[in-house]
Amino acid sequence: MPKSNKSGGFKAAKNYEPRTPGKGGPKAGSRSPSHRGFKPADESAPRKQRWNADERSARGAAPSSRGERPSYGDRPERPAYGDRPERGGYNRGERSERPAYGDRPERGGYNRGERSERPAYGDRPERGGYSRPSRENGFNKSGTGTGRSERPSYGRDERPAYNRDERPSYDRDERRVPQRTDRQKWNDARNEERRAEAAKAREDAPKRTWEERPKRSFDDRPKRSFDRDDRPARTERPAYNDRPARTERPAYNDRPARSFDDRPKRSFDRDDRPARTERPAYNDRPARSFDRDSRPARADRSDRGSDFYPNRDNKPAFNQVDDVVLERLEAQATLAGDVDGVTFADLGIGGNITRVLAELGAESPFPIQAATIPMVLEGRDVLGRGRTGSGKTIAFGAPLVERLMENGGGANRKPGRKPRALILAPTRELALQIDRTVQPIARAVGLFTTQIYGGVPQARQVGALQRGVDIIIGTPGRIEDLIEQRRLDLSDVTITVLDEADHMCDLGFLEPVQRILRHTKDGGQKLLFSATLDKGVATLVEEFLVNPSVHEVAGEDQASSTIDHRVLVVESRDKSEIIRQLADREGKTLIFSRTRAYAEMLAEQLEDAGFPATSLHGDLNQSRRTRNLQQLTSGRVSVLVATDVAARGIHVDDIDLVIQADAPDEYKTYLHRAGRTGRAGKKGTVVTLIPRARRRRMDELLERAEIQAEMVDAFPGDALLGELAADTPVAPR
DNA sequence: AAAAAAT
Repeated sequence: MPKSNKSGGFKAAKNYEPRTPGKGGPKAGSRSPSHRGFKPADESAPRKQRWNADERSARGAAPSSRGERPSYGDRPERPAYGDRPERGGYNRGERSERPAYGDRPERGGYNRGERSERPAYGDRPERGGYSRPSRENGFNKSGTGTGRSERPSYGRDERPAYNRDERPSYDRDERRVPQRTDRQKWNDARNEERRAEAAKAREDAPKRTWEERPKRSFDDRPKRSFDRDDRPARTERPAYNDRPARTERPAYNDRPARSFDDRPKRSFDRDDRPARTERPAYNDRPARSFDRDSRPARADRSDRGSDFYPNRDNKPAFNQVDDVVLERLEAQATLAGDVDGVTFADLGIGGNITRVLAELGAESPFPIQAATIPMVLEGRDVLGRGRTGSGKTIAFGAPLVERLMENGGGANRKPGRKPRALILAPTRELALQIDRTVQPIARAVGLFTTQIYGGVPQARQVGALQRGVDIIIGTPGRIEDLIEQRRLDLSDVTITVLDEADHMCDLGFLEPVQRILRHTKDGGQKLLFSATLDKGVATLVEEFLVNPSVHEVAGEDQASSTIDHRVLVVESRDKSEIIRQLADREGKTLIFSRTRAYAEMLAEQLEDAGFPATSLHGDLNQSRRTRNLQQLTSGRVSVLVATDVAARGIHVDDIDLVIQADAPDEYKTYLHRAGRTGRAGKKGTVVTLIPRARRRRMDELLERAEIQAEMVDAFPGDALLGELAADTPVAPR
C-alpha cells in the first residue's frame, strides 16, 4: 500500500485550505469540539460509513489510482509537513486537486457532497482496515455491554461507552469521524496508563539503581551531589530546566561505573580536552574532572579518519593537514593577481552563460573561479578551496552547465530524461541558494534544474523529475528517499558536486553521501568544494576521484581578511544583556547558538526587547525556515538567531556583525560562521562570547584557525559593546 | 549539539 505517501499528501491538502468548519454536518461540528484534538472543521472528513463495504471497494481503487496519478505531482505548493495542524484542511485540498475522483462511478453514486471528503479516508487503506476490525470488536462488546466493562480495565470507564452510543448516529448522518475519536480516546487512555506504569517503573528503577550504586561508584557519589547543586548554568539550557522527570536519569546513574573503569586512560587525554568548558552545566561538576580522564575517545576519534580533531596533536592543524592532503594531490595555488584581465570567456565559458553571470553580478571571474573552471571543463576531478564568500558556487556551477551543454545537453529535452548532474549540499537552505545561482545559468542554455530536499512535500519534486530535469540540487536525505522509491535515477549523472565537501564527510553525512555517489555513473566527474577542504574528504577521494586536480587561492589567509575578530570573556549571567547591547544596532546581525532551544529563546528575548529578530534552526518547519531567512535577507528583521544550520554557505548581503553566543567546538565551524560576514571583500565583525573557563580552549581554536583576535573581559554597559555594535557601518550598496 | 527523510 502506498499509503505513507498518500497520507502525507492528505495532510498537505488539509493545510492547503483551512476549509470551512462544519461542512460535514452541524451535529458533527458541535460534537467534534468535545473530542480531544479534533477540530470542528476536520470532523467532516472521516466517516464510519466509508469503511463500510462500499467504501472498502472504493478504497482499494483509490489507492492504486492515486499512485498512478501524475496530477499529484503537479500540486503547487504544499506547506511543509510540520505546518499541517490537522485533518481539517484535508478534504478541501484534496477536493480541488482530485479530478480523478469524479471519474469514479461508485463514489459518485455514493454521496456527492461526501465525495470530497471521502477520498481522504479512502486513501488511508490502513486506517480503514484498522478501524474496521477494532470497531467491530468494540461494537459487539459495547452492544453487549461487555465492552464497557472492559474499558474500566483500561482505566477509562466513561468515555468509550459514551462515544459508542453516539457513534452510530454520527456515522449514519454524515461523515463524522466520531468513531475515530473514540478509538483514539481508547488508545489514549491505554497509552496514558502505560505511561503511568512506565513512569512508576522508572521511579522504581532509579531507586534500585541507587541502592546498587553505592557499591559501584561509591567514591563518585559525593561529588555528584555537589555537581547538581552547582549547576546554575542550566539556566542556559531551557530544555533541561523543564525536565521534572529526573526519574529518567537512571542512565546517569549508570555512567559513573563506566567512567570509573575507563579513567586511567583518559587521564592522559585530559590536556587536550578543554572542550568541556562549552558545556556550562557540566563544567561546574567537580566530578567531571574524573570524566575527562575517562575519555579514551580521542585516540579513537582521530583514528576514524575524520577531520573532526585534525590538529589537536599537531596544533596548527589547518595548514598542516591541508598541506598533507594537497601535496599528495598536487595542489596548485592561483594568485589573485594572475586573474587580472581574465574573462569567463577566456576560461572557456560560453557567451550565454557569461551573460547570465554578468547579470548575477559576476562580471569577471574570481580567483577560485579562474583556477578551477578550466580544470572542470577538461573533465578532471577537482578539489577546490576558496575562503568563504569567494565565489565557489559559480566556480563549479558555470563549468558544470557548460559541460552538460557540450555533451548535447541542450538538445535533449525528452520528458522523463534522467538527470545528468547532481549537486549535494548539507542544508536545505544552501541547496535552495545554490539553485538560485545555478538555475539561471542552466536556463540560459536550455537546461533545467530541480531542488530535491526534505521538509516539503515530495510531489512537486517528483513531478519535475517526471517531466525531466538535467541538474539535481539537493540534500542527501530526500535524494536517497526518492532513489529508494525509484522516482530518482542517478545512473546518468556524469558530474557530481559536493558543496561544503568536508562537512559532507562528517559523521552522519558521509555514509549517505557515499551511497548516493555509488548510484551515479561510474567514472563520472566529481567536484569537491569547501572553504575548509581538508583531509577529511580523503575517504571520498579514494573511492570516487581519479587523479584530482587540487586548487586553492594563494594569499587567502585570515590576515588578509576583511573580518575583525573579537572575543569577549563574559559572566554567564551577563550574557543575555551583552547580546542585547551588541544587537542594538541598525545593520544586519547574525547570532549563532549551539542549540535550537537557545536560538529560539534568544530570538524571543531580543524581540521582547524591541528588536526585529527571528530565528533559524531545525525545530522550525521548512516554510518557516525559508521565511525567517528571507526576512533577514529582505531586511524585514535585522537580527537572526541561528544554529549551525546557517553556519555554512548561506549568503545574505550586508551582514556586518556575527555574534557567537556560544563558541564553536571546531575551528572550521568558527571560520564558516565568521564567513557569513565580510563576504566578497566587504567589512565585517565577529564577536565571540565565552565564559572565563574557556579562554584557553578558545586560544587554541583561534590558533588553528589562524585568526588574530583580541580577547577582553566585557560587562554590560561597557563602551566597547556600543563600539562593536556601531563600529561596522553598513556597506553602501 | 546540529544537520539530513518521513511518519
